Amino acid sequence: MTLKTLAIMGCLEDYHYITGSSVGKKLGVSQQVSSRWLRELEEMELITVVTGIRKRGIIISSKGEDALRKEYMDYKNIFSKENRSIILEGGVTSGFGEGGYYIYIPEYKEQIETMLGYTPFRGTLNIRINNHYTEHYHRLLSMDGKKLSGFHKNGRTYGDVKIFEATVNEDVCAVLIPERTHHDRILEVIAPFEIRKKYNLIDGMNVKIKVFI
Amino acid sequence: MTLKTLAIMGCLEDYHYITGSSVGKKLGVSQQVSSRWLRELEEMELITVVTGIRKRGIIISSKGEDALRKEYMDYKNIFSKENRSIILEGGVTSGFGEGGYYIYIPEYKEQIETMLGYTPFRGTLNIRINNHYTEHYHRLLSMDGKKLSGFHKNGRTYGDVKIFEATVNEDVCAVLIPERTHHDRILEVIAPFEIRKKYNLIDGMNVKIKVFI
DNA sequence: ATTACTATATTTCGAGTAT
DNA sequence: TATACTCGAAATATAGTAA
Repeated sequence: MTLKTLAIMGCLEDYHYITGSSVGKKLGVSQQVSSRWLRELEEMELITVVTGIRKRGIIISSKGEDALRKEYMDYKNIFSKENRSIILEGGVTSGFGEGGYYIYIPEYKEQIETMLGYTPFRGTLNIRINNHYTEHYHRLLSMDGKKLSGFHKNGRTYGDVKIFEATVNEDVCAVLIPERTHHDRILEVIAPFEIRKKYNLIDGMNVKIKVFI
Repeated sequence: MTLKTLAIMGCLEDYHYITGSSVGKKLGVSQQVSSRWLRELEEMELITVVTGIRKRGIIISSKGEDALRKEYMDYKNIFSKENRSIILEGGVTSGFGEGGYYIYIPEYKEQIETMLGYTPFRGTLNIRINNHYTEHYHRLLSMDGKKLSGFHKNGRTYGDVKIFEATVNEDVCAVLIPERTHHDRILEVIAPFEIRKKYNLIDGMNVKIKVFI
């Protein structure tokens, strides 16, 4: 609520000099409370504060913008239910994304096989989402999908992972999204075949994925 | 928050039979609390509840839908206002940045004139982006803009250059960003007039640029 | 199985006030 | 003038449990 108010006041675009009591007035709380809320937003790294002599310059960080955008996407999804799929486009990229190892871990792999009804090829295709599809990507992040349940093993925690059925060039595949992703705009795609080989993909080539939601 | 969750669960379209604990689980609170919240929503006439034997059928009222839509519009305004420009601030600096020579090269100059509709002053203003605006700078780097096409000449390769329309103190100008920049945080600004002279700028003085994306 | 009351625990608020 | 601390008051959450 506070963050949204700051955004409406223009803190997404640029630094704004804002006092605790002015935000408090807008939010209907006291100066003490709104000052504390601002401090908490700063501790959560949702805003960046530049301390001046008498005023504080406040700007919403990219993490804060993500949080707002997530909220925005929730509402957008609510009011546009008709779209059953989200299309994403991006360039093939090498190396593991944050979660490229899922299909190597038996506990995940079994769940994947049960959900999708096939054994995925042992390797994921990583796609760096194009700028034009950023909004689609964020919309996808905000969707509820089927979920691979997390677990503990060898003292490590493996979190929940969302899984969406999808297609590449009409071929069935699936997209994996860790619940607590860093939003690094890398999409992990798995399929019952080796996508890279079937379409002779090399790094940088563009691929379109249609994700069913 | 509760109302939004109900909407996501589908209560906008039709009655859904929902228990306090299922909503509580989604919201991360106890059954007692979410049951109370549902009651409060009903008292506020934001939802309509049909009491059954074991479950309650819940649908969001038109008053509730209005409330959600108002929230949606807040976010929509935030992002449709914000997404059109990026503000950058930095100190005027002398010497050529990596690409300060563009407007001296006829092949680029012609394209610039066609795209902007004016003849730029023969000289660029270089701005060293302040630390506080690093994030904005990187955001700009990642944007797709209009593009000056690269070419070959005298055995040399001249790369693509992105160009963005912008303003300095409400005066029209433009920002040039080579596709393969070293990201040295120097912004190259051109305008139909001599910016330095018009604003009596000397090295180190701060300038704010509003870039349209 | 679900709702909701009661008692208790926890969190949050804001006036007063120092910095 | 603005921020932020202290502390009693008020609001809110949860466990246990009755309906």
